[in-house]
Formats: sequence, structure tokens, C-alpha cells
Amino acid sequence: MTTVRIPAGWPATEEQALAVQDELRGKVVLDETGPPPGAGRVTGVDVAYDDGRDVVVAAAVVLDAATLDVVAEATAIGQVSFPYVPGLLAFREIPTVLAALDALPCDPGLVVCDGYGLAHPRRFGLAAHLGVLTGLPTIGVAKNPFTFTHDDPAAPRGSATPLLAGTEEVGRALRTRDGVKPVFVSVGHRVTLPNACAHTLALTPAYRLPETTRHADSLCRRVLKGTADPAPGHP
DNA sequence: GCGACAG
DNA sequence: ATCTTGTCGC
Repeated sequence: MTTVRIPAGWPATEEQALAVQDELRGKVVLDETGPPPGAGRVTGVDVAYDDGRDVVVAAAVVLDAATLDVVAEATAIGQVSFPYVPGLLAFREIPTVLAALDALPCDPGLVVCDGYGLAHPRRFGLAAHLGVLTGLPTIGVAKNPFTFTHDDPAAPRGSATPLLAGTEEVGRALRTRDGVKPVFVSVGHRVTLPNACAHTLALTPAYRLPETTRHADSLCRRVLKGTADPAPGHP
């Protein structure tokens, strides 16, 4: 396994990153082309950081959408490619996430990101950015509402309310467990908002967060700690 | 002007 | 994101 260097031409300043978002955001596809909820494959991606050493580990875990069994996984280690700036998270994570996706032995199907898609100050969050760069269907499932507003969804699992930027619905607050804090779902690329929510519900039979996210989070943390094999299949 | 702000 | 033990509850 090799370390992902910061790509040539990667934005180095906030101004450059904003320009890239401005250029790419028009390429988001809102039509549905991904697998229907509960069918095909679903892949979770997540990253973990080692602050002191400027290192980031990304994991991609592929599940069978019907059974939620793990069918493939891959990881990548990279240099942190951007500081954390709210609204520019993608520039910090994407190079290493792309390498993890490339290392998969199969098609990822729908990609589920930890963060936002169109629920973003410029409507181009991590999930949308990753979708445009890969052409894959993507959604974002975040753990908090960022700067957006919402009414509290009703208590039962499956209840949802609009996530609002002013009066524009940029995503949904979706209850995945009875009486538990909702998650915040938004469209990334090639998926509709109702289906993004349906996918999220199909991925949460037991916990608040999608099984995809839970697996990817666990894997990249274990690799960062040296507890898991960074290149399964290559002893 | 001052906070708040995905991970 | 990350720093961190035990503890209450199903």
C-alpha cells in the first residue's frame, strides 16, 4: 500500500478551493440512475486522522444492499491535503477516498458519505464533489445539521422534516431510530432526495447511522491504529 | 463586528 | 475529527 500524495494542482488556498467548487457544481446530476434502495451494492466511505503527523486513512466498505453483508473493502493512506474549513471539507478528504475506492475489486454501486451533498453553503458538499469526480451515485448522511434549520421530526423511525437553507429544502432530517436524534440526509449525485432517504432507512435496521458508515468508520480507525490490515488480500 | 460552522 | 473511564440501561 502506498501513500497518496497531494495531487498536482490541488487547491492550496481557500480562494482556489472556492473556484473549484464554483466550476464543478454545475456538473451534479439530479436524475436517478443508481440502484434502487435495497438492491445492488452500497459502499460506505470514511476517514480518520492522525493530527500530529498530517496523515489521513480512508476506508471504503462495500455491502450487499439486500443483506447488508460486507462483500469487499479497501483502504488508502494519504497526506492531509487541506486544513479543515467548514464548507471545504471535501478538499481534505477526497484524494485519499478516491484511492480507497480505486483499490476496490468491484463496482461500488451507491456511495454513502459521512457529511453533506447539496446541503452545503454553495450546494456542493463532499458527497456531490465525490459523485462528480467519479460519476458514481452518491448521498451524504451527516450527524448534525451544520448551519441549516429544521423542525424536529416525529418520534417514530422513518419520520422526516425538511432541512432548510432559508426556504430551500437542501436535505432532510430523518429519524432512523424511534426517539433518537435524526440524521441529516442530502443528495450527492444521480440520486433523488426521497431515494436518498429510502437508502438511508434501508441501511439503518439497528443503529442511528448507516451500516456503511459504521463499517467504514471502524475500518479506517483500526488501520490508523495499526490494528487492521491496510491491504486485505495482500499479506 | 462577533459567533457558528460537515469532519 | 480527536482528547478519554466509567457507567446506566436494554
